[in-house]
Amino acid sequence: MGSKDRILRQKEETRSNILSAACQIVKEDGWQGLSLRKIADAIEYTAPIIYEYFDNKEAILKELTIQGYRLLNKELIKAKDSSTDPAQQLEAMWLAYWKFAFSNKETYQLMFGVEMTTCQMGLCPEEETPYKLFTPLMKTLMKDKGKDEDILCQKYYTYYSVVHGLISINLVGSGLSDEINQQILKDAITGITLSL
Amino acid sequence: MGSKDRILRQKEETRSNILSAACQIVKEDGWQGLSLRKIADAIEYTAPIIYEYFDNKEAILKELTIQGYRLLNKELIKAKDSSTDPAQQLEAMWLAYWKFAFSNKETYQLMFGVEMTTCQMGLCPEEETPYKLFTPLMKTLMKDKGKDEDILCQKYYTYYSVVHGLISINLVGSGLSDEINQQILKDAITGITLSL
DNA sequence: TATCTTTGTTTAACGGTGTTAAATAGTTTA
DNA sequence: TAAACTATTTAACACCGTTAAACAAAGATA
Repeated sequence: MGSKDRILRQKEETRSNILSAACQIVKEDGWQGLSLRKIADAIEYTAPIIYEYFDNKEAILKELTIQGYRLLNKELIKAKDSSTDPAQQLEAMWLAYWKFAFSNKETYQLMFGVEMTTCQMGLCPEEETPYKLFTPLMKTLMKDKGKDEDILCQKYYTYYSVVHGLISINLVGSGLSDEINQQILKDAITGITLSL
Repeated sequence: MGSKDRILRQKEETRSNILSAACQIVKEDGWQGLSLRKIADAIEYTAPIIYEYFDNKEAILKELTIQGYRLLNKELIKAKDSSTDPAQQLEAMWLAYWKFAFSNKETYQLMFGVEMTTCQMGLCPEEETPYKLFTPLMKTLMKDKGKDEDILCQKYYTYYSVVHGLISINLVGSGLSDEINQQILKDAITGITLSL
C-alpha cells in the first residue's frame, strides 16, 4: 500500500504549503493582511479545507512562531561557534539576535508581540530557549557571583531588555539610523558584559 | 441663539463619550475586542453615527494615543519636579515612565505598538516629546561631551531601549517578578547615568 | 462487479467586522 | 406653513473566522 504513503506525503505537503503561503502573505501584507481565504486562494483550495490541517487561524500563527524559534536558535548557535572567548561569543550572539529580528521582521513580531496579538514566549521549545544559550556564557564570566541564579536572571533580562527594546523601537517606529543603532547596541552589550 | 452653544456642547460631549466608551471597552476586552458597534451600544446610538465625529476607527485610536501622550507628559513633569538633582530627576522620571506604562497598559500598547497595530510615535505632540524632557537633564550631567547631539541621542535611546524593552517583556509575556523588574530597572538606569 | 463506507472538497450559511448610501425623523429657517 | 437643513437610523456591501451540510471521488467489502 505505497499509495498510503503517497497520500500522507501529499497531506504533509499541503500542510506545509499552507504555512508557506501564510508566511508569504504576511511578508507582503503584514499580519493584519493575513486571512484564511487568502491562504486558500494561494494554495488553490477553498477556505474550509484549512481546518483539515489546522484547528484554527491561531494554530497557523503558532506554528510559524515555533519555526521562528527554531531558526533563531540555529543562528544563535552559529554565532556562538564563531569564537571561543565568552565575551566575544556573547556579543556575537546578541548581534545575531539583532540580525534575526530584522531579517525576519514579521516573524519576530509574532514571536515577541511587537505590533501583534499572538505573541507566545511560551511557545519556545523548552530545551532550547535563548535564555539557556546565553546564561552559561554569562556564568563563566561572572565567576564569583555566578552561583546566584537571581543575579544571573537579572543580568540576562538586562541584556534582553535593551536589545529587544531597541528592536521594538526600530520595528515599530520610523527607526533610527544604522550607525546609532549599532553604537547603542554594542555600547550597551559591552557595558552589561563588563558589569557582570 | 444660545441653543447653538448648547448643541455644540452636546456634540462635544458625545465625541468625548465615544472616546471614553472606547477606552472603557478596551480596558475590559483589549484592543482586539474594540468594535464600532460596541461603542455605539455603549453611547446608545447606532454605529454609523460615529462617522459624524471621527473619520474612521483608526482616528479614534489616534485620539486616545494623543491623550496618552498628554498624560505621560504630565507624569514625567511631575516626577521631574520632585527633585533638583539631575541624576535623581532622571531616575524619578524613568520610574514614572515605568509606572505610567503599567497604570495604562492598553494605552501604552497603543502608543508604542506592543501587541498592537496602530502605534504611532509620530503622534506625540511635537513640542512635548519625552525626548525633550529627558535630554536637557542628561546634558547637564554630561558637561564636556554635552555638545555632541549624536551621543546625547544615543544615550537617550539606550535609556529608552532598556526601559521600553523591559516593559514590553512584562506587558506581553507572563512577566517577571516585581523585585527583579525593579532591580533591573534601577540598575540599568544608574548604570547608564554613570556612563554619561 | 455492485454496494457501502470513508475521505477529500466545496457550497452555503452564521454572526461578526468596518464602512457607505439611502431613507427617515426632527429641528431650524424663510 | 413650507422648505431646508441636520441628526439619526436602516439597509446594504464586502470582508472576516468558522461550522454544518452537501457532494464527489476513492477504497473496502460483499
